[in-house]
Amino acid sequence: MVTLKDISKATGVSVTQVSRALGGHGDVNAATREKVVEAAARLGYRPNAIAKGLKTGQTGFVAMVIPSDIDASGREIMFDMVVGISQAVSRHGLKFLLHVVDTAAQVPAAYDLLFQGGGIDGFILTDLHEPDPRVAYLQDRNMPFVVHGQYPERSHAFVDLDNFRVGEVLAGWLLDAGHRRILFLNGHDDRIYSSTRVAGVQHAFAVRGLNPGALDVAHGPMTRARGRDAALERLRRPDRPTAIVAGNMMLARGVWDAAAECGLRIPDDLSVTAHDDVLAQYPASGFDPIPSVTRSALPTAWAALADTVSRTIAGGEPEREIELLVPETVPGMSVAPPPSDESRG
Amino acid sequence: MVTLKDISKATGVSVTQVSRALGGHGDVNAATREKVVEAAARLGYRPNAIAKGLKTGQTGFVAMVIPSDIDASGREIMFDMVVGISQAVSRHGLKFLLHVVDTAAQVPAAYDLLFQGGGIDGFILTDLHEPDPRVAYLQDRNMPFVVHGQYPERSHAFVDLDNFRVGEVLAGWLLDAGHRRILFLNGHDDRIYSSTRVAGVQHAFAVRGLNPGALDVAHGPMTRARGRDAALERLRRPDRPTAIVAGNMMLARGVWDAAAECGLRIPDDLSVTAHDDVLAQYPASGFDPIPSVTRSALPTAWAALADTVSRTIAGGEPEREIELLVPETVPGMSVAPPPSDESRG
DNA sequence: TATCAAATCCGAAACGTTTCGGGTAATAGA
DNA sequence: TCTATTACCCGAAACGTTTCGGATTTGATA
Repeated sequence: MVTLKDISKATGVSVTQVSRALGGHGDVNAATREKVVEAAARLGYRPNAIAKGLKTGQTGFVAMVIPSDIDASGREIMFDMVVGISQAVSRHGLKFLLHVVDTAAQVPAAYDLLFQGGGIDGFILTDLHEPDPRVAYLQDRNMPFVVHGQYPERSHAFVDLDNFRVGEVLAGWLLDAGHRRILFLNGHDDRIYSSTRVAGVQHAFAVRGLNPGALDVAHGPMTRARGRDAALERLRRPDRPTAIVAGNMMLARGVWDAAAECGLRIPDDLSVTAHDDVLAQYPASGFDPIPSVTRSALPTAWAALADTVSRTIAGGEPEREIELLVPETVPGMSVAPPPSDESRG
Repeated sequence: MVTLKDISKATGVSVTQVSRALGGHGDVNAATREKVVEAAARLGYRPNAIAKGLKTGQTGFVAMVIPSDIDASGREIMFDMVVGISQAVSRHGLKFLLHVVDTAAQVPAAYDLLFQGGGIDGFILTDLHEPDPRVAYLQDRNMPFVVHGQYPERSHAFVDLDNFRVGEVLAGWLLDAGHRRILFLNGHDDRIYSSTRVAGVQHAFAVRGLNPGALDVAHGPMTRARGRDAALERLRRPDRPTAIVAGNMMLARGVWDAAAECGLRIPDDLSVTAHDDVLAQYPASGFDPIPSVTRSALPTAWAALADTVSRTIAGGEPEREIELLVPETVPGMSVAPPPSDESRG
């Protein structure tokens, strides 16, 4: 292994100056710097990450701890997320560490293990629950972390989609077309994004002077099968909803399935809006008609997450490092006025 | 952060002895050790992983580099693999590092980046191709690594399923029942396990004095859809196979689909054997009739991988650290003699 | 009592880096 | 000529750990 000392010997420049030259600090003559850089390249020098870490207290590792007992709907996208975040983090010259524990209860202990050993610069958290002990735990111990999602207090660094706006837009389209009996196929009820979206939907009712009494929110896993089942159950009722908001494209696909089974045409008999995460697994193509969606690429969020974690580690103030992503609104052909016999109901 | 020096001050024992006492070395009085251990616990001492790493040259990090451009069938199980390996590695007190690069071509550069920085003790490789540049690359540079799968030379540490035996058993059952026209639904043709299984199947023919001329090997992704399509195409030929070997349970499911579509009963009209990886995603339940399988839990292989990497890092000789897992053979009800009108064909 | 071995201990160096606190030489200004 | 400033440089300390080599104490033996 070639060290600074080797370069020092080879060039006759002191270790101090070699370090400065390579580190890009001032205080070193241009000619000297060039000589050092050349020698480093020639000898194949690579800085020793451990030694640097010992001195600076930073290792360039960003960790994410996940429990292995997540449910199937979480698994589906978890791999894309892990891959996406890992890639984004790599692009910042940081290294991504995935630590898997058996159950969610073991997560905090894993934070201790990784952080106190001194090997980790910061953590990334996703899939916030309500309440979620992880945030307070990390804040109490002064460990740097960034969250995908947010706590209402916003006292931590985070990146999040504007879920309030998602709910507002998706419901707004339907309300403006005249729908009142609306079904909202949402995610798990203990997820913060779920309740935020509900708030957005309710706000859409409120600003139009409408009572959201006829809003039916169905919480659960965001899968095609659940979307179909939940939609089917409602569509078979006499006072069936005339419109459905689907939380993601898989739920939307389930809605299309259910409509087909009931013989309902979209949008003539049933209007649908949905949120599109732009994931390869959840393609927005192949729908007929083209759905009206809010769109925000999850990979964009992951990249933003990496930006934020990089800045936070570098010493940014956590409360300042926040980013709220605004979804695109992409009207399609899946919204129409409610069928006349229904709108009177 | 509490260090050895703090414990030294608190106990009046030298840093040297504190280190030895905690490290479990001899050369330290029982009473002293007890005093030190007590103080360490009381002060909440946690060894600094970076400092230890600087001195010992080991960090406890095991890395896996994967390209993000793997195909869909690979993705399906990749997450389970990553989780399984990460968990297994954690249990050995090692930490798992996942590094994602864009394309397979960038993998070796990532090895350099991670290893030369001095932060990584060893690598885990999976999904071996033929040829695979990674093995030679790592061997040339003397980086410790363990492979899930094996190169024929066996000059490296590895854990692998005995795929030869898998092919031998699955084909043997069918041959012994009298089948001759056999379709083997295999994995991608550039994967080493695929060719090893083919060799096993051919060996099953050979030991019975049979010519494997009527063996039809179909290579491709190991998905349900591909299993169905490939099986269907063959089953509709006049000289259709009377038996099928499925490389995993998803392919098997596709075969069941195809048989149903063709109106063929299993095992009366069509015999099937398969290999079961015992993955939650690829359940072996819900088949009628119960298939005859070779069975080897992939999670077991991942655990063995962690054992092996742990020993290799600790200084084991790579060539010695090998483990060939023997599959269980679990006969079911999916094999019968070929239908009489077919067996003459 | 002198000698030796075993048990126990400790100082100091080392791992490779960064950085603090000067130091020297050249130049500019008085 | 003297002083102040600038540009460049270097030694040494420090991060927290492990470990080499030797020192000290103890107890037994001659």
